[in-house]
Amino acid sequence: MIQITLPDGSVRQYESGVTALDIAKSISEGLARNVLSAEVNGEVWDATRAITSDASLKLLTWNDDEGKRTLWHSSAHLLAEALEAEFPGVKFGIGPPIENGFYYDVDLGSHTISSDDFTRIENRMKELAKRKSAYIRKEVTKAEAVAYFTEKGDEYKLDLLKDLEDGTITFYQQGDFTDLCRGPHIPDTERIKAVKLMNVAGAYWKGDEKNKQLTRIYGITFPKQSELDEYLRILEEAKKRDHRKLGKELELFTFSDKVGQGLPLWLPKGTALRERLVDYLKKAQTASGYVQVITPHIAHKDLYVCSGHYEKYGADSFQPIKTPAEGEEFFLKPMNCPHHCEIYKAKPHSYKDLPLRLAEFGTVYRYEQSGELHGLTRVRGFTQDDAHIFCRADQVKEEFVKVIDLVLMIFKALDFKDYVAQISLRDPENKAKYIGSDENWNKAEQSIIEAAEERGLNTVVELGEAAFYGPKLDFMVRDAIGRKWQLGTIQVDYNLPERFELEYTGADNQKHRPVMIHRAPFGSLERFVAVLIEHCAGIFPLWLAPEQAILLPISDKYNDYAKKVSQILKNYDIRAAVDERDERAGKKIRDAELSKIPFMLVVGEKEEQSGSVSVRKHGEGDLGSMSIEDFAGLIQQEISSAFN
RNA sequence: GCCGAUGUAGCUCAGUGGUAGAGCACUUCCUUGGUAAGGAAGAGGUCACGGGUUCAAGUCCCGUCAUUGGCUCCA
Repeated sequence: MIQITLPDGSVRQYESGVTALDIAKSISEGLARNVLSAEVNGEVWDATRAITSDASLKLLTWNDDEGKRTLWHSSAHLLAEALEAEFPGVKFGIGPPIENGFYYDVDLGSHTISSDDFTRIENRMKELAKRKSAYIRKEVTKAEAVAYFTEKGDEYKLDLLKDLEDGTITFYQQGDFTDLCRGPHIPDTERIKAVKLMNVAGAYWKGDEKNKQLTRIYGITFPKQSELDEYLRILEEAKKRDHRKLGKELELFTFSDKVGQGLPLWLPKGTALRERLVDYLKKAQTASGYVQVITPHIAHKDLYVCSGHYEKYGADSFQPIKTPAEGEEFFLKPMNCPHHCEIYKAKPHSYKDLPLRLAEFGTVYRYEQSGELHGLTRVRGFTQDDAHIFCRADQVKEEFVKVIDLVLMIFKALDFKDYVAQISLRDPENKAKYIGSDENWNKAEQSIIEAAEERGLNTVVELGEAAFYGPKLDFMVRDAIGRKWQLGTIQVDYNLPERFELEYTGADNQKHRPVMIHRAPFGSLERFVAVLIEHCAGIFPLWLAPEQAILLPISDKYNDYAKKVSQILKNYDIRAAVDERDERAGKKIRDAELSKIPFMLVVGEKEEQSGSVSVRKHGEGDLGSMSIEDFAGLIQQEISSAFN
């Protein structure tokens, strides 16, 4: 008999050789039907694999991320089985689960596949799934594995086998399909109830562009049809929220071929929105002890040679600007940090001056690869809400706490409720690749962890994800429909202070090197606005909306009254436009609703006589009439509630 | 940068070798209106750009540029 410890701490006795599925059955049939895989002593196993010694066990279902991954990994095998049936001779690369579903890289030889073939393949997958074929794990020797794939003629699997050690190789078989695979897999194909192939794309074998390009087929599966329906609904919703579409519809920004790709043009309404974000953050930063600076858009090559960026990125950047002087070169500013270092150096510093917090809404230019450009989220010219904090090592923690507070305040004002702080630390196995002393790194890493803890952040720690110049903390935010975005970032830097030989005089009258902290709560205004648009589906918080209200006169007889009201509202700092078009009220309301203007104020004879407005709220409808003062109060109240 | 798809009016799109279209937006006129589209007329195009095939090209072919789905990248 062996002892199995369940997550609740209870211990049960089973015969050696029992499987997770057997154990699930012994608890309840319903649980057994939902089990996809199992965590055995912390390692994910097939639910059908025999357990032969005492173990801790967690049954994994669709509600566990690892359970989902198991289903999707098995679905990739099911896709492969279907492809083999539809396209005999197809060769297979790799087929892993991903964040949403799975893919399989395949070589279809002379065949081409397009989304038109998807229905046929999906149907085949569903038909194969219904057969309830078990996923059977088989340990094989390397020689057997090589023999199998040599006979099958699958050079990609043979390539994979080269890197595997004998004794660790397993095959998985379901139905007629056998694959080289570490596993684990679900018990049988019948657990896959809903299948959807999403798209097809090219992908290089092993991600190397020198290798052959394979066809990557993306799909997703679910244990219930209703889950697939919900997933597709969210995808539709995401399309409706696409910031590129809304940016055009709401007249926020545009692009022009003549101006150049990746160079956004901010339209008046988008600019109004952006300026408001800037003002908001500027005020908050001033209150937190930042000072604003301004630096030019170009800088001498020597600056970037000193910072090291010239060596690293010079060849892949916008190329130098030449001057009439022989050999003189300037570069477009790709980041603000070196400039701020020079500002730091403009005068000597005492330990008493620190921290020095230099902030700049600095526009930078980076020559991103053309294929990377995407709406406002990836552009070639953008403005960072940048600041560099120069401080003593013993101040790092306190500064982190303050920046975290700043970021959290922004998240609150913009209604981002679901976020995780990702702390990226050194790879402890490979400390040599990082610059800076061991002591400083330890201190900084500890400071970040403590700061996050102090503010009660939900954190994940990633070892080896730190930049070579310092550890960092990034905020990963989930938007209103569950998608993840990386927004605010805080990074420690030991590199630039070294390269620029930054110093301060300590209490000991000795020269010391300050620590530099880069931080950008928005990241960049472009990217942040994009995420904000998608988060709120273009319905901005009232304080940010480019137009907060629009006056809708019933006929042109009341245009003058409408203009008068809009003036009065301006005195209350309320942004109100007037729709003076010769259109009926119904039409004006419809257009205002479509432009997502928060408040519509219908005015006609009644309102003019009583000095009131008839208020309609976007998405909610008629609120009845009220005095102009009451309406102003309503707006001010709604705005202040966003900040408390 | 690489592979695939796409590019027609300001916007959304139809047009598959034979005279360039629709809806919305815009302009003018009629209408003077009450909570999601009043009516009529008008204007608007080098069919991304450049080459080619053809009696004839928005349509077929090649190249370039841009957009886009991926890959790779992101100081």
